[in-house]
Amino acid sequence: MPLTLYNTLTRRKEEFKPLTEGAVRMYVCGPTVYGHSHIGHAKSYVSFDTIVRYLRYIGYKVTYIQNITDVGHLLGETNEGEDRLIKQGKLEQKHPMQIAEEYTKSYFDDMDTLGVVRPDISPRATGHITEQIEMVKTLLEKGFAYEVNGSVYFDVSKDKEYGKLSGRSTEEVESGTRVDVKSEKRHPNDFALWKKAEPEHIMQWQSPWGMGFPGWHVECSAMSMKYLGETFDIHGGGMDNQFPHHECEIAQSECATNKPFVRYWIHNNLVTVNGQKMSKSLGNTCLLKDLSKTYSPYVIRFFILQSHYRGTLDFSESAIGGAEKGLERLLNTVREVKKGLRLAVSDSNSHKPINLDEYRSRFTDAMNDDFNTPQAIAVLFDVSREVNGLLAQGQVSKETLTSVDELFTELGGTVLGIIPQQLDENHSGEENIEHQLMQLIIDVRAEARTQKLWSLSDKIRDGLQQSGIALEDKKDGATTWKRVK
RNA sequence: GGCGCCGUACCCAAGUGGUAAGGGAGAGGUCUGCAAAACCUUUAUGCAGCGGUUCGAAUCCGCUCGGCGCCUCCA
Repeated sequence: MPLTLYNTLTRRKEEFKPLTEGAVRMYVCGPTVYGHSHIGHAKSYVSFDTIVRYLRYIGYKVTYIQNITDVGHLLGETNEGEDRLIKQGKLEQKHPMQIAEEYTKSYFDDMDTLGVVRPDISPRATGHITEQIEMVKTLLEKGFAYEVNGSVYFDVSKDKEYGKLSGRSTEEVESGTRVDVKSEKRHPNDFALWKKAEPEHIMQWQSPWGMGFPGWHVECSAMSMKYLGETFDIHGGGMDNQFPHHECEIAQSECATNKPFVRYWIHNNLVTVNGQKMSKSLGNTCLLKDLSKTYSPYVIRFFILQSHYRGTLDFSESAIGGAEKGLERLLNTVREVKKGLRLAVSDSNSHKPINLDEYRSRFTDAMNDDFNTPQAIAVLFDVSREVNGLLAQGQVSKETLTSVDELFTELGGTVLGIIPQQLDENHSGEENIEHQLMQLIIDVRAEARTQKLWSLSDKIRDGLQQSGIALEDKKDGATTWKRVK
């Protein structure tokens, strides 16, 4: 099955064919850095990260660009709204650039924790003012924009195709838009390319139209085309950005170049919390820094990838708790496989083979079908069940274990990022003091058990449980330990 | 008001024309001093409801009910 993906532009699943054979040029709208990242950011960027990882896994050379918005993203009505970073700066009594710096770092910290592979380029809007001005000049020259009192607006009426992404006609948009009587725009749906800055506005640059700052939409067009060319393969972002942000990007880009802007538009759906939309105004945002106090980043990733990127993800304690147990089940198998690899002395004569190629192809079929990660994960659980069964019967050879380990590392680790490279094993780092102490405790308890001092051995086990360490007595008499929450 | 999405077991969640994946929770069993883990068995004659198309529908069409999103800041 060839790779197919749902293209918002055509509202269909389409076979993916990049412009250049073997290479993919991809752009995803990054965060506006004025606050810490929340579970919604995680869903978005983990989803796109998994897409990038998978594209690379199947052999594409991917150039992945994700911007950092540090200027021009206004609150509320485009004309009156305050710049988010300036507002946050006033709140924290810091320069907007300091806000940008701090929250950019915070964003990357959170994403690194989640195992999100860094984009190849993370361009900042403030670092590309020249490119944005050039684009606005082009649009003015071609007659798609007009200047009013030091600000430049895109003239939506000049673009016949405006609305093709979100499926709205300009009339429809107009009827639903609050009309600002004081607006200097010719039409309510025209949008700002360049805004005149009042003298007290901290973020402003010299332009042909006087001191000002770029509109929010223009940064993505200018920066994506600078690094990926006038037409590129994939543009992604959250569904909430489909309109107006992406619609405006298409309009200004295609009018400026007279070429198709993007071939495949991918939009990921949003996170709800207990069935309700998560938003700043409702105050139910769930910050990653808080969430990761309770859950491992792998659990968060697993939780996200267990639902499809185009579906909403409902966050609740019970849902992520269930995910935590599910992932633990998968990781248990991986641990057992690694342990079996270390202990297996020679190949058993009675071992049963596993058809790993079939699992592999089921996995890629799932991923090729619009990145169906829930189904891909289900395949890993199927592998897990079969392997567990064979391990329990001792019917698995070292070669098979090696292949199974590779499969988990590749599909669960490299592609999905839900299986850690270094599993927390009691055999790793045998030189460290923690391991030595644990071994001592286990030995003492074993002695107690030999003497059938059950209350003493249970006291040790219960005590360790309280401290977040679980003991498991295996059939062969050995006792293993692992951390639990 | 306009545009769009969704409704699958106790919960989460795939499947979009060929007879219901996977995970959690529950029940029974194997193993164990007891646990835990693991394994086996089990839990939707049915996919919001009602009609229609079809040899055949959760899947396509129509209507009804219910939930949600965008249009205004958000990934």
